[in-house]
Amino acid sequence: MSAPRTLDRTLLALADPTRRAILQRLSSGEARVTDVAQPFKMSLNAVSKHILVLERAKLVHRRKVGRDHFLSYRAEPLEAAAQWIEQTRHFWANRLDTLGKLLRDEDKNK
Amino acid sequence: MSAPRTLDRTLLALADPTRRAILQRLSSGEARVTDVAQPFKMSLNAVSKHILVLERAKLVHRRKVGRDHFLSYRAEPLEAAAQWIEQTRHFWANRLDTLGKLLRDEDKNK
DNA sequence: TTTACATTCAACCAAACGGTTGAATATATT
DNA sequence: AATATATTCAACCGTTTGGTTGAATGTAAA
Repeated sequence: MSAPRTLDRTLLALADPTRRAILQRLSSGEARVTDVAQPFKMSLNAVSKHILVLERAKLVHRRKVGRDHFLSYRAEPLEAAAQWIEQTRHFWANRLDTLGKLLRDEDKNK
Repeated sequence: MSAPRTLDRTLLALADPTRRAILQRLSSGEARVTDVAQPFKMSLNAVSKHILVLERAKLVHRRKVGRDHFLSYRAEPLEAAAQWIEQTRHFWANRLDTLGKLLRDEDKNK
């Protein structure tokens, strides 16, 4: 199905506090690159690079209007990541349940 | 509470297919480093490094018995990551709901 | 005690990350 | 036409990543 690279990119993009803060910032609607960068101590260029990483992961969409680039949040990749994590969690929950059961059964047979 | 570094490390550790495969492998119980490395095409040393990353993220625990190191999966970091993602998803779901409502209200007032 | 095995450590490498500064490009404004 | 603004591109730098090979360490087995 989905190339694992997609999940790689999503998780990698989320594994940075600056980028998570950028996503947070976009909750109050679209914002231009400069506006997004404003609260951060780093240079505009640095923020621009972070935005590229978020774009590559499709967590952010860019709409160009003249010289302004309006950025907005896209939910799909986070949904997909959540799905993977939930799957894995349930998988493990079952695994651990089974192991627990096996251990209890072993105990009984002593 | 938890330093954001923890979440960073967890997501970073998960953002690699080899490391996700290692976690998968550990579902059938504890395994030694050599056993974990066996299915991969890369060198044992490379896998050893991946294990270090998983350990740093506390997704894997190491139990040394003589020359063997037994690795096992730890659920907590994935739980924490899942929690963060769920929070963020709900946050965004509400945000988008609100925006939708605002747009509908605007329409009515036309 | 020699030999085999399990694992890490150390050094190296190429590529990516996260940041900087300075120049280029494209669009607005005057 | 000149100037200011928004953004990226390009080059650079130090650190990290993901891999390699070879040596060192610690433990088990002959």
